[in-house]
Amino acid sequence: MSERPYHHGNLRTALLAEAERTVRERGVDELSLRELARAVGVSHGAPRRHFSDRQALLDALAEMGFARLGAELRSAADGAGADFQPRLAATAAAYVRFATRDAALLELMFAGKHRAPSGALHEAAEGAFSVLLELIEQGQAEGALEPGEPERVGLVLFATIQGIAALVTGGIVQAEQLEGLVADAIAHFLRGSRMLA
Amino acid sequence: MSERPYHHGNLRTALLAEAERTVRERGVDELSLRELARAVGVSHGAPRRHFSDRQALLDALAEMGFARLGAELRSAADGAGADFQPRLAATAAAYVRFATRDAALLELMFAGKHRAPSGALHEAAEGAFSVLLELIEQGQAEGALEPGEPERVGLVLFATIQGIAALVTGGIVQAEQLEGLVADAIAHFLRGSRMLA
DNA sequence: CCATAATGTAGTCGATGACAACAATGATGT
DNA sequence: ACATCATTGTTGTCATCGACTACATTATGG
Repeated sequence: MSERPYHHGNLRTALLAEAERTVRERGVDELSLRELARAVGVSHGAPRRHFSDRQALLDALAEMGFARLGAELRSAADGAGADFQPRLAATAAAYVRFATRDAALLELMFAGKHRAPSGALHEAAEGAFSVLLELIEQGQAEGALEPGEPERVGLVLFATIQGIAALVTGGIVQAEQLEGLVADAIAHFLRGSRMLA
Repeated sequence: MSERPYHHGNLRTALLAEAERTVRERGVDELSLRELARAVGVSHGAPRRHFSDRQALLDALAEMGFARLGAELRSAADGAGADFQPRLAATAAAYVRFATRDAALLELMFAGKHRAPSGALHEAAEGAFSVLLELIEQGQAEGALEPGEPERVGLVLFATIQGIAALVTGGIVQAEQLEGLVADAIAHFLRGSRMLA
């Protein structure tokens, strides 16, 4: 039979994978270290060797989340050709897709109440945002967006997309309206961004 | 001495008040029914007479939150004169103020995972949003906003404000940038909203 | 003024996160 | 090879929590 060796081999990874699943399906609140340990077939004290804390596990999840988000955004942007507007649309769509599919995880990433300043987490977040910044820079280069610090220009757009996602996951608007709403927001944003001169 | 009568008199109210305080200062996760009971000077089983569930307490908190948010929004709007733009600015500022000051409470209100469809909660939410809808309608009447269903027109704006608040409470942007960011967003929104014809 | 509902209390149960003491395994240096 | 030591898991314990029950006290109104 499947003789489980005393050492699991990659408990940390297994725990994170199972945790991500649970968070997606049942939310962060339902995530229990002991249940996690059971699911992976290990004793209730084992996870402690890899995560000193429940919060540490959550932080690691958030970090993974940023990495995945960054990858998905970049993949969406790169798959949408070279022109600014389609790239923007595709990236926004990818963000919203992530935000609705992994709502609880996203909440975790933005939770702000992370343990230490945790350089790793911060770096992962930077990596994800860099995709957006590059996009903004392209828009500015093409004259579709007003000039200025990309961060400042992009923040409003990012906030809008994030807000729309929040409205959907909060049940304020139906999921069916999502696409249209995002399209509206982007169009709106571009109309308001065209340099006036 | 302060002879506590067997009956507290208004336990429900006291619990809610103390709970709101705790949520604001330490977050929803830290809210414990038992600790709440201790803080109010009552046995650990007492809260159950007023809230069948921890979630029921949270739902009640959310309902209170919507009521207060609605009141603050209306007060801000009414205090800003009759013209659309100042009213919009004041209302947005009030929203962001609430969202940053009571971030955990707002999260609770939007949590979506509320017990029953809970008519009371829904009504409270409607009441808060009605302030925003009226504002949009005024903007449309004055020609500052494109015509159409107020809900649809206002959703993007609301999402943006909500998103900005989320960025601040998530620590993505500093609190000092808040005001400027909101002003930017509103200006941006108005520029993009002017009827094209 | 009494019956009954409303409100609080006390005790218990199962689950959880954190912790400590101990056991098995893997790595390293000689 | 092999002894030593760091990793990684296990088992047991503790305080706390939410939910539930049986019981006590107070309020109400017929």
